[in-house]
Amino acid sequence: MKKIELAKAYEPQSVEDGIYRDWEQSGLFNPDNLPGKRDESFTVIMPPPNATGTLHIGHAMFLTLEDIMVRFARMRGKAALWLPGTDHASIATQAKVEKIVAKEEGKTKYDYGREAFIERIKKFVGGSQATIRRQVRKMGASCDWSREAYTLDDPRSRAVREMFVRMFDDGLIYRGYRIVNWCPRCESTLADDEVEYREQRGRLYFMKYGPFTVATTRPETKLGDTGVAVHPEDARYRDMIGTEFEVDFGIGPQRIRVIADGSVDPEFGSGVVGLTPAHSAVDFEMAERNGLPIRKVIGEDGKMTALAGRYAGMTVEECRTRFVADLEAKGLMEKVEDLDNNISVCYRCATPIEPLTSRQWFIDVNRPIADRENKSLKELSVEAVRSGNIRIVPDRFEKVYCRWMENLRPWCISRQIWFGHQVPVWYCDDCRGGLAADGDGLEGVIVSRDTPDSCPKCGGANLRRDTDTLDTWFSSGMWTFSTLGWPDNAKVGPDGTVEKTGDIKRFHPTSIMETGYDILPFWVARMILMTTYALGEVPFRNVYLHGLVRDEQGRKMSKSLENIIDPMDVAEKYGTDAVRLSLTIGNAPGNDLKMSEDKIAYFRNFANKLWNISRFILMGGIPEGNPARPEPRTLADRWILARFDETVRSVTADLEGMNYSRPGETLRDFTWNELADWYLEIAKIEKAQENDDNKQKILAYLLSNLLKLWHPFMPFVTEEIWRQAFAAGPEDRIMVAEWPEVPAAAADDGAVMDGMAALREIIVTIRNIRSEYGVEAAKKIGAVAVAGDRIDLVSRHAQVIRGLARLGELRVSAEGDRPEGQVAAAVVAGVQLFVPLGDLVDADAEKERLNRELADAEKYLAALKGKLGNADFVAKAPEAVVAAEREKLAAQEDKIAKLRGQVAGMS
RNA sequence: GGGCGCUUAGCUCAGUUGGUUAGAGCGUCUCGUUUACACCGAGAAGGCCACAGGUUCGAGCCCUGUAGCGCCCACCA
Repeated sequence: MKKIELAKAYEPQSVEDGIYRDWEQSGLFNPDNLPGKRDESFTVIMPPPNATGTLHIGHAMFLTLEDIMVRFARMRGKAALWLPGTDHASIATQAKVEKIVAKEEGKTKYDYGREAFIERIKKFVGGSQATIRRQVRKMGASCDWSREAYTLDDPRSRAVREMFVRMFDDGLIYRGYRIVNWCPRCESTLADDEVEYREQRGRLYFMKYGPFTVATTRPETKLGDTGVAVHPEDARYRDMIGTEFEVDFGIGPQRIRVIADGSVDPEFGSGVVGLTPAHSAVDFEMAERNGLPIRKVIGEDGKMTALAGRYAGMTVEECRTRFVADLEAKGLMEKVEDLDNNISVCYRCATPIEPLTSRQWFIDVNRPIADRENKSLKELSVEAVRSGNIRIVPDRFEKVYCRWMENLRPWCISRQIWFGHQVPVWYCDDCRGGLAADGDGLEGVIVSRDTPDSCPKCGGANLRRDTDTLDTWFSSGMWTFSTLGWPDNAKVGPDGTVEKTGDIKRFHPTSIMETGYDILPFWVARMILMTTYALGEVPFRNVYLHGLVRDEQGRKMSKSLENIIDPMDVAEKYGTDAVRLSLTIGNAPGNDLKMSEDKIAYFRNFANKLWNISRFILMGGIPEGNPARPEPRTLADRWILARFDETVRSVTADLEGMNYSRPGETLRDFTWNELADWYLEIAKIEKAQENDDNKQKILAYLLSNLLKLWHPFMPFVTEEIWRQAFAAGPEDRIMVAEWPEVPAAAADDGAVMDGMAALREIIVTIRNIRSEYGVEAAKKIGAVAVAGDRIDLVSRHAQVIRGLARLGELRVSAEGDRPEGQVAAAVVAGVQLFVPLGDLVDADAEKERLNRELADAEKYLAALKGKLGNADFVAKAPEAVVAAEREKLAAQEDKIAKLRGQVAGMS
């Protein structure tokens, strides 16, 4: 036996960094270096944090959850890979640097110029990445840094170009003139889901409009109208459907066709909608269906175009003011009403979105793909989830996903942002004479993996590269496989099948994608779409969605509310393990989590409790080497081992089922409420009665394996205790220890549980009596137990009862041994307890207390009798349930009889 | 407008196919330095499980409806 003395309290600050360094240097984060065969792989690709600065508590949460998954898999003998990385997040990062440059240098991106500004962004990103790497390490994340990736590094850029070319060749990427969301501040398009809506007090203008009156919130767009829509059943206008007329808003005549559409609400406004195909998504679609021409009056610069005649060159706001005034002057404005409505704004800079038609690159989500059984991207993506090939947790998000996917419109992938993957597209000036303003078709367009020297068609050398960059989600959509060596590790055969090699073969599809429910459509959906296309398989088997971290009152954390909890601050203050537990326990998938510093402090206390449990056990001495499973000797031994086994089974099953909160609770309850509060206290007494090391062997076994169970949750404190106590040498780390295996539940476990429960009840009851009569804690009193059938149990554990209930003497008899004088009495688990307390006991009060208990027991008895007297219950309920009720009835009758005896003895 | 979720102790939440007298942590109150731990220990109080019906021998759990709260999607020109 070796005795070890741990420090009096756990000090995370002094050990965490060193432990992480050791883990990292061991190379064991890389599955290639793990010992053993490891046939089965387990892969998590880290959702790459945006390289826009620092990590927040939400990142700390996902790092914790993913680390639990990976550490568990690693300990269970799997080739566990957790691949880290960062995202260039084009719009977000560029916007951030624009802000910094404006504030610190008073410059705009134009002052820099495109090349120099991109360099400036790269510098900023480099700093962010360094910070992020440091922070990820601080959280204890056991990710494989040797495989770290960045969505904009060279391998990923190659993959993106490859994907673009392949999709273009398959006709899935096309160039089209369609309506897009345009952010005038970012000077770029946005995807539909990058648009947010804000409530706004607006106005509804009723203007004279040829033969109609049209209501609009944006009068200036009427300059771009080419039609009006009415409800097909609207009697007022039915006869006019299909007719054309001209209006003149002061810029010359506009030809307007009347069309019918069921979506028009006859009750709203005048029941006539002016159609502006170029500046409203809904109108655009109606125009497409009815062949209306497009008339673009607002340009990408946010100013009115030449088609707006005298208003050309004005900003939208100026134009509105002038136009409204002009209409009023001409008596064409009927009335103006107040109206609350939603306006769309950019999700990055909150600038109002200007919908407009533009020539952009799109992904066609509806086009059948020959190599994929003629299914479209949309169909493939829906099928991946519907078929069960991907499981989403919690499952209610499957519906959200499917609905979103089914309603997907053409995905606009080109952005006019500078920072990002430039589209691999060149235009040949010789073939086409350059890219005509709004020309159609693809003449003169070259799509290529590498930079072409000359035009493949005409040999001309006057090539210009398209300046557009790709939607940031295009590259992050490829994240699960671009990080594993795509395209080199996935050769496509002539029939479209994919032959996987290297890391893709070994680690793809990945096991779990753990991410926030808020980016289910943004990201998860895109990954499924891109992966089913590129690899013909799903990107991941499971999606685990976490919620948002909120403050104590359930509010979002924000700078303005000053309620931000910085994960680095609290990790430093309370220890990383405490922060991790506070983010795990009580955290249900798909639900938001309320966080507070008090909660973290509570888990700091718990880490210290575990430390002190270890300290106590190790002080008593542990056997050399890995503690084997010892033979239980006493009831308590049997009980704690059975409880431990059950804990192992339950924690293992939960972790396998992607439940991370409950195993934390299970472990905390076992560690604190059973091991520390009961078994350790009993062990102190029983150890003195045994003349060998059996107790310490049991304790060592329990501790070493309990540390393993805790390790995925609290990697640092468990590794530190392991290192000081159980490690065979510096290379022996709990991180790669084998996950505990325990025998199945034994047949006599029930009896063990029952005996232990009785023992605990007896002790608690005596403690209760002491407390009730205000007996000083230090004072040893005597007690008598009339134990009946329990005589064996009670007499064998007399020492334990005396110790834990602080009794001087405990007299045990089978029956009829009531002490003289004033006694407090109780019946528990079939045992009568008498505690002679002399003058402390008021006989009347005691009698009343017993009578109250008697009344409760009788009430319960009546309920049981009622239940068992119900013929339907006895006939229809399962036998075991009925038998259990009968047992309860018998126990209750016994208790009542004994209580009556005690009451009688009082007088 | 459409969809989803929630409502259990003062607070945060468990409660897995319906079956002990509904649990835990925090907080509150009482007592306590028993040599692992005051970042601790012992004990206590505290709940018509939102409401109303229904199914069932039996409902916190299943079904229907109502109310309140929250979220997502669509979006009215």
